[in-house]
Amino acid sequence: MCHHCNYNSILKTSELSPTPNRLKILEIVGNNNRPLSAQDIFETLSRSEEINRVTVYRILDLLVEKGVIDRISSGGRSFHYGLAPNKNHPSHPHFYCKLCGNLECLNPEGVHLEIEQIIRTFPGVIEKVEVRLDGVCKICLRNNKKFSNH
Amino acid sequence: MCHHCNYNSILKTSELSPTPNRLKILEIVGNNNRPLSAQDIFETLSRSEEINRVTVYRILDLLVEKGVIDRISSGGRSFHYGLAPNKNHPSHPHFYCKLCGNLECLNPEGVHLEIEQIIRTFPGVIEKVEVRLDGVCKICLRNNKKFSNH
DNA sequence: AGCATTATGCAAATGATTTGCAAAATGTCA
DNA sequence: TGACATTTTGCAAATCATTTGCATAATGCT
Ligand SMILES: [Mn+2]
Ligand SMILES: [Mn+2]
Ligand SMILES: [Zn+2]
Ligand SMILES: [Zn+2]
Repeated sequence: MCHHCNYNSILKTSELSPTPNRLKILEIVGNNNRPLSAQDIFETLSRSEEINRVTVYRILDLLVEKGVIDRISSGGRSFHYGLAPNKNHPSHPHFYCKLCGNLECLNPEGVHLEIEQIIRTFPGVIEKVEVRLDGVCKICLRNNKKFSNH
Repeated sequence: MCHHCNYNSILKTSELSPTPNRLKILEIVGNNNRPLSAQDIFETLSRSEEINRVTVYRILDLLVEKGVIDRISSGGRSFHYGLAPNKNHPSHPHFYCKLCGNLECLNPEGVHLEIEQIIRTFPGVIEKVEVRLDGVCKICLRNNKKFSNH
């Protein structure tokens, strides 16, 4: 969720012309407090615009390619998308609820990750680090007594 | 890769009868040095046995459900499977190569992860933590000069 | 306006996984 | 052992997310 970003200028500095669709998709991704699936984004956008699902996929691919957004794997079958980390938005872990399928952003303070050693010694190129916790979210926990223990 | 595990008894203590197919699939997963996709496992098994792909999926689901193996998300579209962490096999991060699609196990020493705070404060149930590094592996790096910088 | 480039839509294809249902294998017990 | 229940497997088809091919529309540039 960002109130500081000028999405228009982000697109321009990323070599992407700020077309209405790109701008709207970037806004949807950026103004949300959790990473959204392509389907989520398509549905949200469809409420106000006429747009094809494939266009959404293509724009998401573009934004990922240019490093504007991150493709985040959930514990399920679909990818989710969130703003790529930058000075305003530090990289942070996510939580995936296996019951409702929602992915939520976690506070970066809550998890400490040290990867210096691996970065020094790894013989390939490391471009991205993903930390994901899986389990049952607060809401599903309330609705599903059987998961309260264990 | 495990030389200490008795897969047969692992199955039994997990309330699963040790059928030949279950045993073979668990051996393939357990004796491999990286997490395999269902397709990998199916192909490996098919070299010696006649088995249906769906049976592989179903056995993998069972083993995941019983906590014998972990379903690990790659940076791509398919899940991979590896032995669930236990006393002999500590939990560890993985590396996904976006070019060849391979997933490899990383040394648990190379990455330090502290999640006590999130575990204390998170209002749901945390069952699993996944750390994945994405990029280009050593081999693809060698074959693909254009990735050597950047 | 004329022409090249880019963005979008639509239908169909693909890849991974899941489901439904029936047959085969295995277990139980009289 | 034979009858019956339960479990495991196979096969075909369905589902879901994503991608591709190709045609049209929109935009940018001279
Ligand atoms: Mn996030
Ligand atoms: Mn591993
Ligand atoms: Zn939930
Ligand atoms: Zn590779």
